Amino acid sequence: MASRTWQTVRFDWNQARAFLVTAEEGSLSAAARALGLTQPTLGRQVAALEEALGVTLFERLGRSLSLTEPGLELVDHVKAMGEAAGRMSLAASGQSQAIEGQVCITASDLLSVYHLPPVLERLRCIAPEIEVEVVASNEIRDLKRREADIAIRHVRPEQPDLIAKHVRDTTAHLYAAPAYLERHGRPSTVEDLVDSVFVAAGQPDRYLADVRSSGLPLTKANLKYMSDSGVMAWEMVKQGLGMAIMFRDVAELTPEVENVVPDFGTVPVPLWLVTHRELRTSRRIRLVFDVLAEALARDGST
Amino acid sequence: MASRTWQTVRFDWNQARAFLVTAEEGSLSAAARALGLTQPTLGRQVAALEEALGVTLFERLGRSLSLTEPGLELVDHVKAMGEAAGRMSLAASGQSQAIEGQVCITASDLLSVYHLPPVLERLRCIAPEIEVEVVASNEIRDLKRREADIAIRHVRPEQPDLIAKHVRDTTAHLYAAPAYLERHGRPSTVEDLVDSVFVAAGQPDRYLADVRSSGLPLTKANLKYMSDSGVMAWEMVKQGLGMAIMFRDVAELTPEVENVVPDFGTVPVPLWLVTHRELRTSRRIRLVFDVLAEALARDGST
DNA sequence: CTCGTGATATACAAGAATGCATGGCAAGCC
DNA sequence: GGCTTGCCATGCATTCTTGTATATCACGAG
Repeated sequence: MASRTWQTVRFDWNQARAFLVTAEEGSLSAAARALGLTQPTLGRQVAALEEALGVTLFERLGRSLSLTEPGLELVDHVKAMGEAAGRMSLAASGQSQAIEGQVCITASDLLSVYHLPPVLERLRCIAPEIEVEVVASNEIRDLKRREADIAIRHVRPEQPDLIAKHVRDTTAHLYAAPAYLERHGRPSTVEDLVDSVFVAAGQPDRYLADVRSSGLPLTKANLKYMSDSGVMAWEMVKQGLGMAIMFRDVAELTPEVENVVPDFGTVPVPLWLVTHRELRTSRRIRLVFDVLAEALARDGST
Repeated sequence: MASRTWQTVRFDWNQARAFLVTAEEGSLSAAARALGLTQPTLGRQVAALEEALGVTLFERLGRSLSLTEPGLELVDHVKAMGEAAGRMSLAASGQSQAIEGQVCITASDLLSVYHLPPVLERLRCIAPEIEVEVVASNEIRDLKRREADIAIRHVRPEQPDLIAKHVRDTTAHLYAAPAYLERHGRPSTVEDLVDSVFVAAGQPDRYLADVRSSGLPLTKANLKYMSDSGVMAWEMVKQGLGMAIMFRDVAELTPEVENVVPDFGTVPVPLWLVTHRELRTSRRIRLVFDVLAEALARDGST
């Protein structure tokens, strides 16, 4: 094949990568952090690309850089490169038949803290070469962008690229610590809750909407404590600051709390295990997925 | 932005490039030649990519490598990367406002040899910083793959991505050297040509088809000499080996030949200047394009 | 069968890219 | 205004990559 054929791809692709991440992140320093490199390196790579292409990509105005007009023309193409690179990386992980290597699991912090440790130990017995990274976060990670390999969710994902397994269902009930109940009284019906103190996890407004759809007559006035961390919120409940709705299996692992208004039954909460379609073919991720599925399902039957 | 967002593009993109070119070229050595690198370098880059992805891309069986099944799955994605890279490179050349740098022109060898030298000298006077590379080849180069920046053609290109300027028309006539005419007689009508000796350029079959569509009653028996090089073919005519159809302006620069059967007029032959749409915005290429257009048009009027 | 060609793998030296440290600068905040 | 913070640019030591030369191997021709 004629060597001129490859004239167009002869430029340094890592410099293109530097350009892409810098443009998306908005600064060389941020791009360096994102790529695990240093700011001088990124600066030099971008400068070298500008030199090679004969195009000024960024306007240096003191603190921050902004794309020039020619840079704007090019950034779409390099984005396309990046998307192809992402698909390639994803497919590669799927093709990897190695049993050792990293697997990244994401779950809410509560799920992580209360359910994952025993599962991970079990996984370690089965496949000690697998390194597990747990992203315990309540923000939903994008599996398509490979922000995690496996996600544990309470909702069924809609995207067709994702495959999901319905592991089991749990239920949510009302719980409080004895210290709280002695101070505020022991409610026996839902109507008794109008003056109660609740601990909310996540966004207050969203929490309120969820709670009311399950039949509790709460208002913003009831939410005295809140945290984006579910573990933190639950800790506040344990220490008697307020009541909360909690999954039954988590509450049963928490001797400090007791069930309140036992005849209040909320909607069942499903547990979904989600991964990307491409990753099904990976032995490593498939193994973790199956172990998680089996362990979490059994966990709920206890 | 979360750093995990870029997890998928953290791998070495130059290694992806090595993978792409190796897969397309079929060997590390060929890929090294294509990229202007060396075979050990390509070998190490591919090996490092296999290591990083945890996937064996090529099967080493002695002399040549072949893609493994996982490699086949990945090669499409890296091809997409390469195509995006090509588009980026093309767009970058278009955005480049630098007047210095390379411009690659392709034309048939005859056109190159007979018309280009004075034009290039004129170009050098106007813009001495431009480096011109002439690909004198009768194979049609793919402008979309950037195998050249500007092409001089005798046919109007069809692709919408290309822009073409009709520079001028010339005509083709019959020519031979006196030595030939003295040996074979001086034909006065088209019918006298049935036993004549012709020199063909390019593919014999295609040449014959073109020639017969212009009204000459030739058969394969008339084509005694042929060459893929138009210059070589014309040289044979000059030395009296046979007759040929030739563009008028080329023949007029060749005192060794004379016009035969002057009342035989073939169809006019157009001259098109072609470039890629993306390259219109490049000052450098635009300049070369305009100088070529002006010089070639004037050339024909003499 | 031997040899030639063209391929991949390896050893070592030269070169280039990287990281660290620093300096300078602009913007936001007491 | 002075201070802090976060950014980009540059000098220097180090690491890593690349290229050269060479060994080895497979296939095909004579």
